[in-house]
Amino acid sequence: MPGKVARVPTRLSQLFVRTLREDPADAEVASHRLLVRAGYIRRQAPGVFAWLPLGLKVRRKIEAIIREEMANAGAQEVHFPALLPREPYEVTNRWTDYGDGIFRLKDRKGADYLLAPTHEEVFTLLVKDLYSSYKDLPLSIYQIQDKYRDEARPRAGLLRGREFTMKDAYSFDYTDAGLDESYQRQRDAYERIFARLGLDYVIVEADAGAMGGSRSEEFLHPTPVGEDTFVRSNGGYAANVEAFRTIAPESRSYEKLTPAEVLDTPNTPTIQTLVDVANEKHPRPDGRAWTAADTLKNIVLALTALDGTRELVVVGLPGDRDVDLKRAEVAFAPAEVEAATEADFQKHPGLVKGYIGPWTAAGPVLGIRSETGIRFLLDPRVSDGSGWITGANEHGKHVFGLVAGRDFEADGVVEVAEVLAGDPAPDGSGPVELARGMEIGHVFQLGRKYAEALGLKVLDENGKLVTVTMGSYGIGVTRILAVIAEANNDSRGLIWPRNVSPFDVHVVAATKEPEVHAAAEKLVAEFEDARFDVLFDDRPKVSPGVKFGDAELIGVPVIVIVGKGIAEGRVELWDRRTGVKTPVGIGEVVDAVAALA
RNA sequence: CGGGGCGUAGCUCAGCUUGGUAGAGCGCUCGGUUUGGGACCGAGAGGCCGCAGGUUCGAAUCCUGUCGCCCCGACCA
Repeated sequence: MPGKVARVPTRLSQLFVRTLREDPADAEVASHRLLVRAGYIRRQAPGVFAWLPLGLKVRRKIEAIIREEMANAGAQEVHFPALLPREPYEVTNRWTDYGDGIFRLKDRKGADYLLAPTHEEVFTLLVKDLYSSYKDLPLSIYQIQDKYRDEARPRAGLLRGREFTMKDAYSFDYTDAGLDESYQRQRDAYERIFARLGLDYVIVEADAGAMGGSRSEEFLHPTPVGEDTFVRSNGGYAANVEAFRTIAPESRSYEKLTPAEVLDTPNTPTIQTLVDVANEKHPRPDGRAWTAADTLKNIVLALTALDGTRELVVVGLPGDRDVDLKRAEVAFAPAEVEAATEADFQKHPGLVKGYIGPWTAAGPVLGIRSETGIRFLLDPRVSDGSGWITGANEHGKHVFGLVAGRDFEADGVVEVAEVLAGDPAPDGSGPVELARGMEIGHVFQLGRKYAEALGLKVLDENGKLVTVTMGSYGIGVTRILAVIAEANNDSRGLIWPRNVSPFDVHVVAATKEPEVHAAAEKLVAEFEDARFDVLFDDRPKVSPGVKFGDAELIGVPVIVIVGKGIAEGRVELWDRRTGVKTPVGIGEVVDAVAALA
C-alpha cells in the first residue's frame, strides 16, 4: 500500500486573495461583480483579466471535465501558439475579413502577426503537414487556448472579454458520413459536459453563414444577460433568430382581384398614421379594419461590401414588422448593413421617404429593371397573389390593393424581418416563443472550405486525391465559468455547483478559543486524509461575522463550522445553497460530507 | 462608431455649484479591549485630485484640449 500523500490544506490566512466588502464600481452583472469581489479575478485591461488562485482552481475544474469528455469523444489534445503569422489567414481571406476584430502586431522586421481569434487555419495546415492518407482519418484534435478578439465593446466581465479561453476542436474526415459521425461525437460530448457542469442549455440551429458549412448548432444557456435571441416551439424546434426561416404562404390566384388604386393619404409617413388614415378615409369594402399587417413597408438599407462599395437595397416586408439588423447582416453577409442615411436619399430623388413603393402607373420604381435600378427584395410573406397597401412614390399618396406578382415583381426574397412570438416554426411544430441566451458552445460542420483553401487532401482507397472535410467545435471555458457564476449566486455571494467548486469543503474555525482551533485543525486533517480538497479559514483574529461573510461570498457549497458546539463534540454542517445549518457530531462530519457527494 | 455617465487614498465615495492648498467609511500597521453574523478605543501609514495647457495672487474646484474607464446601442463566441 502506498503511503498517504502528504497534502496541505489551503489556509485562508495564507491564500492569495482579498475579498472586497463592496461591489466594484465597474462591474454590473452578477458574475463579474461577485468574481471580482470574492477574489477570483482582477481586471487588467478592458476585457482582460488576471486569474487569482481561486479563479484558477475553478477554471481547472471546468477544463478537467472538458478534457475528460474530449478523451471520451476520441479527441487528442494539442496546443498551438496564440501568436501566429499572417500567412495562413491570408490564404483564407480572414486576415482582411476579420477587419478590426483581431489584434494585429508586427515583429521587429515588420512582418505581420496576429493574436489568434480562432485556429482553423493552423490546425488544417498541421494535419496537412503530417497526414496524407485516408488511413490516418478520422482525426479529432483540440486545444484549450486563449483567444483574442478586439471587441468593439468588451462587457460584463468574463462574459465578453477580449482575451478568453476556449476549447476548440477540429475534426478531419474524408467522407461526408465521416464528418456527420465526428460532428455527432462532439455534439454528444458537449451534452455530457454541460450536464456535468449543471448548466441549462438549449441546442439551437445556427446560421451556417458565409462559411458555407452544412450544419451548425449553438448551445445556448437561457439567461436574460444573453446576447443571442433564439426561438423555440413546443414541438421541439429551436433556432437562433438569425437562422430562423419563414414559411412562405402559398401563391394565390389573382384573377378575381380588383385593380390597384392610388388614394390620398395625407400626412402618413409612418405605418401607424397610414393605418389610421386608411381606416378613416378608405375603409375596406367588407368592413374589416385595416391593420399594419395589410401594409407593405419598404425599408431602404445601405450595404457596404468588403471592398468598401456601397449599395442601396429596398426590402419590402409586412408593416407590422421591423427589420432585424442581425438577420439582415446574415442575409447580406459579408456586407455590412445599416439603415440608409439622409445622404443616401438625396442621391436617389426617386425614393420619396415615407411613401416608397415598387409601383407607379408609369412603371416600376424598384427592382433592377426599374428606373431607380435599386435592388428590391421581399419578405417571404409577400407571396404571389397577396394584396397590399403601399407607398405610391408620391407625398401623401398610397396605392391600395397592389398585388404581388401581378402589379410588381421583386429581385428576390430576403429574410430580414424580425421574428415575433407566435410565428409558426418552419418545421410545422407550432408557434414559437422568443428567449435570450448566452452562447456557450458551437458545433459546426465546416465542410471543405478550409481544406480546399489550404490544400488539405488525402489519398482515398482508390488512390484518388480527395479534399478533407472538417468540423469545428468550440466551447468557451472562461465564459462558461462566468455563466455558471451567473446562474449560481444569491445576494450574499457565489454558490458553486460541487463539480466546479474551488474546494470540496470550507472549514471555518468560528471562535478564537484554542480548543476550537485545535479541533478544526484535526478535522481538516481528517478531510485531507479522506481526499477532500479543503479550504480552511484559520485566521486567528478575524471575527466570526467576517468569516461567515467570506464563506458565503467565496461560495464553496459545503461549509463546516467548528465553534462553540465543540465542547459537546458537535460542529455544524452548513449548506451554502439552502442556508440550512445542521448540527453533526465531529466524528461523523467527514462521512456526512462524503455522503453529500 | 452613436448616446449617456465617471476619473479624488488599496476599495466605495464626499468635496467642485460659491477657487484659499485634501476628506469620510471600509481595508492596512501598532497597542489595548472584544469574540457565533461584517466589534470597539487610541495611535499611525497611505493621494502629482487621470494628463496637458490656460485664467488667477492662489485651481481638485473655473476654461480649453487630451487620455482613460463604465453603461446603453451598433458589432460580436
